Parts: sequence; C-alpha cells; structure tokens
Amino acid sequence: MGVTKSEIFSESQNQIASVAKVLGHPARIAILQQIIKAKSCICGDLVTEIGLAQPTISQHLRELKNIGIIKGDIEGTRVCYCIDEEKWSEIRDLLATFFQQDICGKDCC
Amino acid sequence: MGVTKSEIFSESQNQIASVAKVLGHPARIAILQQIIKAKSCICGDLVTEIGLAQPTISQHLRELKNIGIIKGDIEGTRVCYCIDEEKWSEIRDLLATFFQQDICGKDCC
DNA sequence: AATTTTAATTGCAATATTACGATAATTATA
DNA sequence: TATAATTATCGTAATATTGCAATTAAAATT
Repeated sequence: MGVTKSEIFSESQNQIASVAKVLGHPARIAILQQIIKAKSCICGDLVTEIGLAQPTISQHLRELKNIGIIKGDIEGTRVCYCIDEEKWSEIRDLLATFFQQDICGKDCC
Repeated sequence: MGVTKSEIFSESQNQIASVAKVLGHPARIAILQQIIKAKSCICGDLVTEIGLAQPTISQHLRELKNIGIIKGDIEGTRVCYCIDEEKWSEIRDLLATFFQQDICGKDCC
C-alpha cells in the first residue's frame, strides 16, 4: 500500500521515526553539514555545493524545515538557511535517549 | 525518479542516511523497543504485540538485520531476534558524532 | 510419513519518494 | 517600469516503500 499505519504506534515511536526518516537521505545530511560548515547558507550555494537541481534542493530544504531542524531567513531575493539550535539539540537528545535504553544482557541469541 | 543519487555523496553521508532511513519507520522503532523490553524476542510475539501482519513484520525484521542492529537465532520452528549490542553502540555513536558537530553561533538567521 | 507450527518469500496493489523541467512569485536593480 | 536574480511550487516520470494474502520452507510433533 505504501502508507504507514501510524495510528497503531505510540506518539513517541512516530516522533522518533519521523525525525529519522528526514535524516534518512544523504542529500539532507549533506545540506545540514554544509549549513554548519559554511557561515553562509544560501540556497543557491547549496545547489552548487551538493550538485542536485535547484527544485530538488528546495524540496529537501522544505522537509528539513518541516521538522524544524533548520530555519530560513529571507534576504532580498535570497534565502539564508541555518540550523535551529534549539531544535537541533532536541532531536539530538531524542535520539540519544532512544539509544540510552539498557540493552545489556539482551544479547540472547 | 524515486532513486537516490548516492554516488554524489560521501560514504559517511550515505552511511548516516541509510541507518537513519531504517530507523525512519515506527514499526521498526516499535520492534527494537519490544525486543529490548521483552527477554523473549520471537517473531510471532512481535506480530501479536505490534499488530501488523506476519509478512510485514518479517520484512521490517529483514531491514533491521540488514544494518546489523539485530540478529536472529533459529530455535526450531521459531526465530529469536535480539539486539546486536556491538552494532547498536556503533550506530548510537555514529549518530551522536553527527550531532556533536559544533553549531554554536551558526544560528545566523 | 503426515501434520502442525512458525517464519521467510513471492507477488501485487496502493501510496510515497526522488528528481527535475517548466513556471510562478518575489525582490533587487537598471 | 522592465529586467535580472533567486527560490518556491507545480506537474510528471521513475523508482521505492508499505502492507498483506498466498505460498513456500523448515523443523517439531503426532
């Protein structure tokens, strides 16, 4: 069917999954790294740096914006994208907490 | 097209993305949590607990096995799934390292 | 050996994702 | 105001993902 049955999972499970899903594409990882590396984070620069078409980059930027990990500031005809530090930390902690689960001795096989 | 242009990204970017992609579905998060919570990690139990059809669970288990985060031990007609502690830590560290990047002052917008 | 139990695989339908050309929208500049 | 520059949106093609019924595979039990 292609449609995820979100309703049978907990809010927390859906939240972790939806964040991970957005991180689950190399272009979006590359965009985040480029935004962090460069002080400038103009959409056009990302297009040049990453090597995907402008509409494709724009689409990935929108998905990153949807989970709030980046924000965009309109500067004339350009848009400056940057990390939302608060959300970045929130997502980092969300994943860290997931992985902090005690798995010792669960290696039963 | 639906096909990711992996060749234009670094190995590290592809690695992070492919791990995140597998974590990017609530059923797979639920499966991991259930395996950790229960000592028993029989496929059939996961079907009952999670409420998706057996082939669907089996498919998600295969994806989790593909990145090595779980392993399956055949016990007669049953299969006992469990966390691969080493790979679990490896993936935890991979994501933690990604999020450790210094973003201070990058909040330029 | 036949049956039962359990999980993997196959095949398929529905939907989602990825990528990009064309176009629209918006602001700056000539 | 017309043009240029930049980014978002629309439309579409190709591929991927999700989910399940039906079937197969393999081991245990009768």
